Amino acid sequence: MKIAAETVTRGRPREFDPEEALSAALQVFWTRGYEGASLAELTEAMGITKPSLYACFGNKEALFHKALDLYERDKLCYMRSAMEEPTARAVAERLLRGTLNIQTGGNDPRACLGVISLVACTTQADSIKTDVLARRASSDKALVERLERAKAEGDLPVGVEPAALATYLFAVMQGMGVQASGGASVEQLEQLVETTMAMWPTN
Amino acid sequence: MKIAAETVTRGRPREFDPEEALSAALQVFWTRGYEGASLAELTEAMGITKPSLYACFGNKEALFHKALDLYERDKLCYMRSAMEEPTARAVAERLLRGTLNIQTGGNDPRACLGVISLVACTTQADSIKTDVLARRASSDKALVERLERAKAEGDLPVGVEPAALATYLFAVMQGMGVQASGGASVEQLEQLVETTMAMWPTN
DNA sequence: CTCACTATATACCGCTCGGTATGAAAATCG
DNA sequence: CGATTTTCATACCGAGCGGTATATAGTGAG
Repeated sequence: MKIAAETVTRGRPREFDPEEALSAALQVFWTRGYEGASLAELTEAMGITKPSLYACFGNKEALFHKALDLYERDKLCYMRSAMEEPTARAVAERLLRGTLNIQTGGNDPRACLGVISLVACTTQADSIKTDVLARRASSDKALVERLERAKAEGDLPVGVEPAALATYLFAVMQGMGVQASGGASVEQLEQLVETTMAMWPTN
Repeated sequence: MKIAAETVTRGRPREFDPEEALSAALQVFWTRGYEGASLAELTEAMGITKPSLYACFGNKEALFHKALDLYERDKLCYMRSAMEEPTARAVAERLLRGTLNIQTGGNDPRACLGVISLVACTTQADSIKTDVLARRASSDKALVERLERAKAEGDLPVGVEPAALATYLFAVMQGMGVQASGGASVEQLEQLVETTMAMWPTN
């Protein structure tokens, strides 16, 4: 029950901000993928040495999970807020535009970190793949539930299955990430959003 | 001008079939990606030793390009034949079903080799990424031209841009690959094809 | 058979990887 | 002031990477 004891500083204080360092690590993982990001590149971007990294974050794998937390918290918050849109069509558009925003926010377009991790990690993908899949299953569940509500409200055509529509929407978002990784321009990605919305069923 | 001289066998003959070995290498690259496939795993799957690999195929990078050739020749032939369908809608459906077939053909669903290579290769992606992008640009060009013909024939609604529609279709196919990599079932992928076709504009 | 030539098998190379042992530096507590 | 505790900097570790040198084995030509 000694919670306040953690605030007492004893010994030499660390010279870096863990949140800033984690944010820098996230950028490296996002551009290189989990296996493609080397400890040398990570520590250089974070501005710390390897022992500091291991003392503060555990190891490379634990660092990645924490970076994934940060990514979900900072970059994927639009997913939750999109569910609050009044119509299914508005939900879809917010999802697509949110995806577009995070993919074109940096210097050059890149896919979602989850997509990169999922497709790229092959050798020791065990823990990473499981983590990413669990997070995505959670997002998928939320979208399906939102679309089921939409269907109950008569917001979707009768023939459309909410689960199938959710899978379709995620596929488009992930495909947009692949296009972004392949060097597609911002204009092309915006056009992709508009084309998808033009395809959306009108009830 | 001594072409026939190549048929003369001199020295010890090789004990393996290069095409079979290349096919085995393709499987490894397809599951592991370019950087994730190690020489040890490649040589074991190919049933040859490293010096034989280097003598026959050059190096790992050259082997990958040859494997990509084989992949395009064997697995992506449906792309060319899909263009011969009479209507744009039929072209799209053939493309989607062809993608579904190659992704669910093996033991477990996996994304297109091009997608894997594009998203995964980050460190020395130079030659590999360029190669994959060039091949994809060629496919994209063919599809755009086919859809332009469809538009000229009145086979598409007036508001639909062929280039945008092609980008959209590729995005869905690539998204399907990501879903496959993420452990989606064959039924889910089939449902994705049907949902996409249900979205297709009716003229 | 000998020679020229090519493929095989083994051992090895330099390098980078993720991770760590060690010792010095910097802070608080008594 | 020591004593203690924690962080930082450097050098290092074993393992695996892509790639190769070397020597041996198997073939056709003369």
